[in-house]
Amino acid sequence: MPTALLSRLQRWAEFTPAEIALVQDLPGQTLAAQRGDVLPVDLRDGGSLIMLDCWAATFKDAPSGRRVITEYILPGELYEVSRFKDKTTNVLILSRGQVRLVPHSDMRGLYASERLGEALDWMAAIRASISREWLANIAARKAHERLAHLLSELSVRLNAAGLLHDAARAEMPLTQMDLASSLAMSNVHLNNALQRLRSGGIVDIRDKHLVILNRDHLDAVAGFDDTYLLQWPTRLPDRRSSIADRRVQRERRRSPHLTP
Amino acid sequence: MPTALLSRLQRWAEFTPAEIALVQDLPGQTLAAQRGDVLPVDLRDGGSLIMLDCWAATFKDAPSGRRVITEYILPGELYEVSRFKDKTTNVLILSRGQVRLVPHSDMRGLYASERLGEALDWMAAIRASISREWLANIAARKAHERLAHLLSELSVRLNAAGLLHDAARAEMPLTQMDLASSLAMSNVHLNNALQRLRSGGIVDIRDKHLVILNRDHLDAVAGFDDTYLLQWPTRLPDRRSSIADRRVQRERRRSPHLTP
DNA sequence: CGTTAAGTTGAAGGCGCTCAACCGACGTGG
DNA sequence: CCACGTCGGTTGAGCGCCTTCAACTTAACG
Repeated sequence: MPTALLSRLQRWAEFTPAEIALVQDLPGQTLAAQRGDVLPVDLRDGGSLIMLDCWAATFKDAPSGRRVITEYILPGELYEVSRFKDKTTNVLILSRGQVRLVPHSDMRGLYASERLGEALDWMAAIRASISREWLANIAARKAHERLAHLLSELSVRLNAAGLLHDAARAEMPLTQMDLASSLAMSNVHLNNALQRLRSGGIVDIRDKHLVILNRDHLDAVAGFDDTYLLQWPTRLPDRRSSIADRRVQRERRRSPHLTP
Repeated sequence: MPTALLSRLQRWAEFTPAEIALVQDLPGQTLAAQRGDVLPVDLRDGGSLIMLDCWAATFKDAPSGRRVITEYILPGELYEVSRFKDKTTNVLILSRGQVRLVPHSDMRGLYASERLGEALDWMAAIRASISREWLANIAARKAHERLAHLLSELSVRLNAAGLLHDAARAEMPLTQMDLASSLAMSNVHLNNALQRLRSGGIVDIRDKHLVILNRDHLDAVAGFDDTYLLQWPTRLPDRRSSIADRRVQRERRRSPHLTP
């Protein structure tokens, strides 16, 4: 069932049927969720959320009352809840769908396969890296550039989950307020920034869909360099070029960016 | 030698002499570093940096040319380098001192002790939580509030390392430009924000020292709630109140904060 | 069909940025 | 010893990005 997760993992390596079965038969409970739900993640000793087919976000409520989104969790992605859970951060469901809760003890089973373990560690490293990039994004870019950068990132992540069609469009349930909350700006100004990208023929968001009209231009405005997404993980050199379709992504890597 | 690290770990639990020896006899090489050094962290399979007595920061250089500090690493703290290192983030040394490099394989030795392993996982969870809080800090607060929040945080972390004297002063080698780079504002405006806190009799920074003049007021301005620092980790209840001096910190926990 | 959520647009005002000049401390080399 | 350069800090002025407030439209939904 978790085809999106498999799609992501298989960017790391080809897996044997046994390994694939390990992932698909993962114990745990499946939760039917809908937009607005706040997960009372009750995995006492920690565990993982696997987004089967819906979007979520982690958020914090600042004392000012402003809600800040610190992370998006996309279909096919995995969110690890530490056993030392930070009570000031919670998970908000952003679209109708299913989430799987897997206790930490059960996740260990996957590490029986070294390659699966690597793939999971790799995905965790990506999450941490994205978090740092968001900080830099907010700190260093102007509003419309921030938006462009986020959309570039999302398109890469969606593509990795097999959810980007024609390299240009994907379902995206985020509202403008969601986007504003994750980009440290007001919803009004986010709208301005979006208008700017729209009128430049760069992207559009309508009907709960993201449409990329001109990727080169988008990456240029964003100053986007996907290195931080670790799409080319540092692996043992001998395995590096073993899978053909990675080369395609390699080309897209060298994106132009704004000059200092 | 790593007394600051021990000081931090012992906030988690009392350790046996054998466990303490494990930490002190950790293999690895010690590096003499000075301000401005950029660590070519060459731990191929990942590993940890232990800041023995100096400060460091992780940073990213944005395409705009602006340098963004994404994290501070204080004396006694531990920075884990994933084997999937994000090449866009580097470590900058901020003061003269010593850093210890411990390969990942050697760190595993510490996990032989369950309690030590817990303490290390706990410190890693704190790091991740701080990273989220920084995002919220930048996104939701005004300049002088951001600064106040950062200084509150640093004082708690310094205290945990045994480096805060009289609950009010500590050595702090950060320049105003460092602070500005970590708070997403210009150095000019950071100076304004600092003046404001100074003239309010709240904090002062001079002579490479942080001086907290009025902690209650500082926390109030910052809207600071140290929950995210996990100073009271969710542990098995039976161990919770086993160590007396934790109670002291318990009191400081309930800090006032700005009303919405 | 009424109500709520999301999106859009306009206007006013302020927070924070850039540019620029100046000062003081410090270290180096003549 | 002094001259000089550099770095960090401080202050002022002007401008512009972004925020808040507000009104209105459109879509979604019971």
